Amino acid sequence: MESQIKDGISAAFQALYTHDIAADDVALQPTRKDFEGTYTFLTFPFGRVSKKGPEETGNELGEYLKANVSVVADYNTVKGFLNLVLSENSQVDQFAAMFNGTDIAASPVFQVEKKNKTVVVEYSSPNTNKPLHLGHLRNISLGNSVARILEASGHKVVKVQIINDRGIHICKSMLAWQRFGNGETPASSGMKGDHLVGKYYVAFDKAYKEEIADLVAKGMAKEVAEKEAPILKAAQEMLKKWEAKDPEVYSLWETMNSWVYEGFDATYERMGVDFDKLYYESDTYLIGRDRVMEGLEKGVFYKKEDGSVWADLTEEKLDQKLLLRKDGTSVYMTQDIGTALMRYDDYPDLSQLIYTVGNEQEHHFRVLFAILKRLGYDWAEACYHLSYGMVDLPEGKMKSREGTVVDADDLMAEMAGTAKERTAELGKIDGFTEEQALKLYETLGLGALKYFLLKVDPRRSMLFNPADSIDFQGNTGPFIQFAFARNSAILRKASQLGIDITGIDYDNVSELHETEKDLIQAIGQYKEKLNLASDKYSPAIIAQYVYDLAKSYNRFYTEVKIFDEQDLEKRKFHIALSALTAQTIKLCMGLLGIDVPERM
RNA sequence: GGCCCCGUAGUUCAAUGGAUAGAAUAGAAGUUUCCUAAACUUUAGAUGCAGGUUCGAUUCCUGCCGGGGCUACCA
Repeated sequence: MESQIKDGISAAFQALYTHDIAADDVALQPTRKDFEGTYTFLTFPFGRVSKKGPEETGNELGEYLKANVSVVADYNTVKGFLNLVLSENSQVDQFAAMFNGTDIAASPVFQVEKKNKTVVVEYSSPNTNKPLHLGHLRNISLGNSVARILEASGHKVVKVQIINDRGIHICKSMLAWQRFGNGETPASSGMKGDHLVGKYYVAFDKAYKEEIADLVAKGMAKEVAEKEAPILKAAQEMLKKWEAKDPEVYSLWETMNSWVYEGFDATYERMGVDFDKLYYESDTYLIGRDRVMEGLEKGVFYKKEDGSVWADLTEEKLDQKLLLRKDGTSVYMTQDIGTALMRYDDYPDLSQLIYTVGNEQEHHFRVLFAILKRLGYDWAEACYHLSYGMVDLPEGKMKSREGTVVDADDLMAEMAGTAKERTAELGKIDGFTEEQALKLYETLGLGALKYFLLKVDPRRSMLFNPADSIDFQGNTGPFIQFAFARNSAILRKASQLGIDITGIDYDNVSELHETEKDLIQAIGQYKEKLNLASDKYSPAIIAQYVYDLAKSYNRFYTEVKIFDEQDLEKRKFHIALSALTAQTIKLCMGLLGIDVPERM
């Protein structure tokens, strides 16, 4: 349909002005709601070609299209905007092409080309010393959604995370557990493993602060005390033992990490996300070190007098970056070099490596990509930092030290709890089994949460107001889920009445209501708007789209009153339109990683 | 200081350089014999400031003002 119009415009330029413009280069945009038409073509840029004013050019083109392109029923020109009105038949035809009664994803309209290269998407990537928080939830929702979108676009996708399982922060938790833990385990305490370990991380910090205060009271300068506190020294000592693989320390490290992983797994499962491969920093930091040494031999890096190794990136305006300390140990950057190289070894056909990491690390990734390029890896160009803004709270920033973090597990439980309250108030779960009801609360609570996090442009900082997020009205996940549930109800009803929507006689579907046209148009623009064929990945755009669709649907639902219709063909058509809407909603929500309930 | 990102209704978010800057929410007024009212309809309300580029600027450029981030031999 669209291509017919583009071809027509191309031909019109040739016929009217003997001007060549390729059909692919013709830019059409959806007509704004306040004007009549489906597609709009801008004539402003072509005054030079037509040697006429924009409005007259529009009229001439419109006249040509009306006469020569069958789907164009009429046109109107407002200034330089040529609005094309499509014939009603063509809209029904468009609908028939999209609707095959069963699965929209299988419809030829929505097919995308399979690509045979691999895209690696990294997300989540937590530290193993404390549980996940709200910031991780934004990261996880975003990364997982991007992975789903890329997969739907035909890419082979590998979801990975790098687990920051080594370093002084882990030793702090371990040390505190040794001193204050009395052998407490997740089983003995009933605590989730990651929360238990997080508790000892906090305990360390408390003890550390007390020691500093003591030392200061004894007359030591604060800066000195911060470095000399015995418990910190002990943690540093422990890190050395860990690096030397001291059996006792190493075994404690393995045990406590396993607790944390169990906890993380439970959180991931509740979030509905998973990973294809895990990378551990305890593996990658050594590889990074080796590769840096190779780079040093090749003269890509240089050594300072004290023995430390650096990359000189002044040419790239990124200054100098330390890669190995004078004692030969790795820094964060060294590990990330190792991780990147491991991934390339694991997936030599990778076409893109996406890092879902907060925007406070933009500088870090700029440096990392520059170093990879220096090392001679072409695929450094294929690395992409999917950067996102911080999640702020109404009271201000989240700070773990001040106890203002919103815990991921607590938040998910709270969302499901609110869904339960609201649902009970409305008496919506009559006839549900206990199990079905629990599943619904979970679907709604998590849908609300994920949608809230995804609808904002990733690069922006966003404000998370728990009260608003739990609002189940307006531009929210539950609103969209509700639109889906209503569609499903219509299909159930149709099925009860024995209406078979696969056999629609489209020729007998005459006049379309405005809201029906809106819906058909909205669904028809799906592919274009979501850009599945290109490599753009924006959950925010999908969220906006599916919300618009749900809204159109609800209006349709209210105005059309499907089952009042006497005409059977028209009734079938309406039901089919509902089915198509439902499938499109499900598909979009699937791209966001959000489940939709059949009933609610 | 230098570099990066962001400033849009009271609030939370939109807007490939295009039409009268869209939604949602809070406010005001309505809609239920009906297939799911967690819905729908109507109404009021915004581009930080000053220049520039052009047919046209929320968008691109410059300066200023305001907010955030980065600028570790922490991870």
